[in-house]
Amino acid sequence: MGRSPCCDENGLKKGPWTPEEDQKLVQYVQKHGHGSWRALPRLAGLNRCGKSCRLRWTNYLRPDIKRGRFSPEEEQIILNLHSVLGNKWSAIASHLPGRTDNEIKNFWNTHLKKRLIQMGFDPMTHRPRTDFFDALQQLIALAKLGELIGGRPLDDHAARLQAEAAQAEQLQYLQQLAAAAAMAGSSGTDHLSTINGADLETNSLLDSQMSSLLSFPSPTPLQDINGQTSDNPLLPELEIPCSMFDQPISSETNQSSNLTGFSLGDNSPGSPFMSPNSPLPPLTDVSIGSLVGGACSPSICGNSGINPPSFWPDMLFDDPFMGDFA
DNA sequence: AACATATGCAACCGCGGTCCA
DNA sequence: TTGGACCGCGGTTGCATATGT
Repeated sequence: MGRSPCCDENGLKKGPWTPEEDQKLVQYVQKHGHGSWRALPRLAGLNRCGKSCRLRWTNYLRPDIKRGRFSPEEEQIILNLHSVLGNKWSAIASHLPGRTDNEIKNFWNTHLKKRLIQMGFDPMTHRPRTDFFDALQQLIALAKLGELIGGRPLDDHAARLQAEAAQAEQLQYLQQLAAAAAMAGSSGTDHLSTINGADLETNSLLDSQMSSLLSFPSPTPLQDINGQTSDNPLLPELEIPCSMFDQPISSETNQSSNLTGFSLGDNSPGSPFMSPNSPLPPLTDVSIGSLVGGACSPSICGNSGINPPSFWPDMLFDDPFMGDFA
């Protein structure tokens, strides 16, 4: 069906509103209500289209509009609602009195979306991004394909790739925990530097992991955590910087944890930082909260969509090089 | 100090839904 | 039932300001 263009007719004014135009619009709406937006500009003596007037009123001039920075509580509400509703800005705005859909949309696009991406989350699904690991799985498949084509025995290397993919996913998981801790423990832009710092260090580790994966076939003997070579190799010990977190994680700072005491680099069973040849405990909200020094509340961690890497248990228990812990 | 680049946000655009003659 | 008029929504743009070099 036909629709007449709204604003490109009759040389109607576009662009920023002047204080005089604002005053005319406010005075008219306060006196008569807006009624028909189509007719309003003419009645109010404005050389604007009705759509522009409606937008100006609803997004800027309405008396009940709340301006200024979003509070941490409002941020959390937006994150939670967006994870359920998606880009339904008007629906989200209905839960935030005084905030407009346009304002929330802008805040999302300029702040929250970027922050989720930095934290390694998909901003649409609120789930950890999997593209990196998809690439690794493809690499593993290619390695196995290469073996088929070239008749070259690559089982060891393919297994190592798979193990290192798991280790890389552990890193991403830690990055998300660190970011969640920073987000829960501070507000505004303060935590961004913390997250960015974690990103830099973790991404460089991920990069080095990827470089190692790409340098196949491996010319060096595989070593276990004690530096010993083995036909049934364990992964080399991986140093995880404590500076990823607001405070160092150790058994001392984790006294309230329902896990056994652990520290970064701890390879004992029960430690979330152990090498992938050890079984993993299920991480609960409480343990995640403890993991990050108590800064991450169970509700926030739960709402942030943080989950332990999806393929940890299967991969760790099924892989022939990981031993049989079942 | 000057320029380049990044960021934030108000405003615009176009589409889909609803109302009503 | 049809189609024009209007409203509301989500995506995008463009400009002003902030920040970096």
